[in-house]
Amino acid sequence: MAFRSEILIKLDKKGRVQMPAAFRDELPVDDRNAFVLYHSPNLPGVVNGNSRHGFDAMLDRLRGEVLGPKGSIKVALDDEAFDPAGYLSASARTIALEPDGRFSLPGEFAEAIGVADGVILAGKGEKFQLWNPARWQARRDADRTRMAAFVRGLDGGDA
Amino acid sequence: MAFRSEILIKLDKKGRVQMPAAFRDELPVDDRNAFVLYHSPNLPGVVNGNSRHGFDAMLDRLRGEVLGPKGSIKVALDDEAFDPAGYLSASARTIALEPDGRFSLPGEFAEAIGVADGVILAGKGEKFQLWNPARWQARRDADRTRMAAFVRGLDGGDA
DNA sequence: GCTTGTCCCATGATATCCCATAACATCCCG
DNA sequence: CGGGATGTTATGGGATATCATGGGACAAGC
Repeated sequence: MAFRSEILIKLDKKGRVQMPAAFRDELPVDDRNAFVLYHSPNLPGVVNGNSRHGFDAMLDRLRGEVLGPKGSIKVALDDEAFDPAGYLSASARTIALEPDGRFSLPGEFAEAIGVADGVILAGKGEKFQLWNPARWQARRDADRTRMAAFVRGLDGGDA
Repeated sequence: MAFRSEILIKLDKKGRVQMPAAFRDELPVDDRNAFVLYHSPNLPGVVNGNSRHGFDAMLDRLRGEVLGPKGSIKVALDDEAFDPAGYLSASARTIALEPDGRFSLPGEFAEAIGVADGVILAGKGEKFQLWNPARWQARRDADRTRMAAFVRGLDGGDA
């Protein structure tokens, strides 16, 4: 399971978005009629997506690495402490996929992205992202420079 | 079973609350006409909710992990010792869901939340919570900052 | 009798289902 | 290997179901 490629998808006047076939094929075969969207935890305007299983696995990893094995019951009871997994759960929504592979983008996400006529669906490997096309373009251009610098810096490591 | 998303639900003048479809779908298929509400054990003003099965499972885990394997029989007999699971049971109530998915919020919970016209239903993964909208907003804003700091701190772990 | 809590009906908004189509990709068969 | 047949993808739109909400009717309980 690895989401790749970037695709520009139009929104119709009902607010529906076509899940690219390339992404749909990456969803677990036994759970292809729903997935999860959630707000980026630290980058406003970006919405992340993943399969239900992928999202849950991330939360489990989060809970497991941060707290010890005995932490689970504490997190379940302690409502006062900050719980990263709980925070993400509240910012997430399970999205049903129509039989033809479309889904209706909830208003809260459409607003967060600042979407008008289209959205960029960008594969990020373990997850994918929804971007405002213009903002994605800008981010991509910036990252191109950073990537080149990063690659240039790599040989310095063993030199 | 994982409760996600946050939804603002209005209370009508009868004190009824609509269980969001997203949450209803997470209840066990064989037990969808009732669930459990219970006061937060350590955060005043917050009410937790779960399926009957989910709530019972939490109590079992509590008894099992906190007390030893011999804990169950001891708890059954020892009325003098403090019993966390028993404490939670007393603060909990089984709530019936009407056929159309609504339930009437008992006065004790409405008072605890400090509810007026609406309540926030927030998914926390294994459970969900009822909040006063204004207090939820404040908590959410604080958590957003904490989340960003948390993410920032992650790469520092192996650096 | 009057409150309290179910049950049922009504409604606007939204979401979902289903059918349709144009562009493109893939397949197959001679 | 060419070209028609078939399938899939992304899009559009009408019909229908569901959701969240409001309110009346009825039975039970103090």
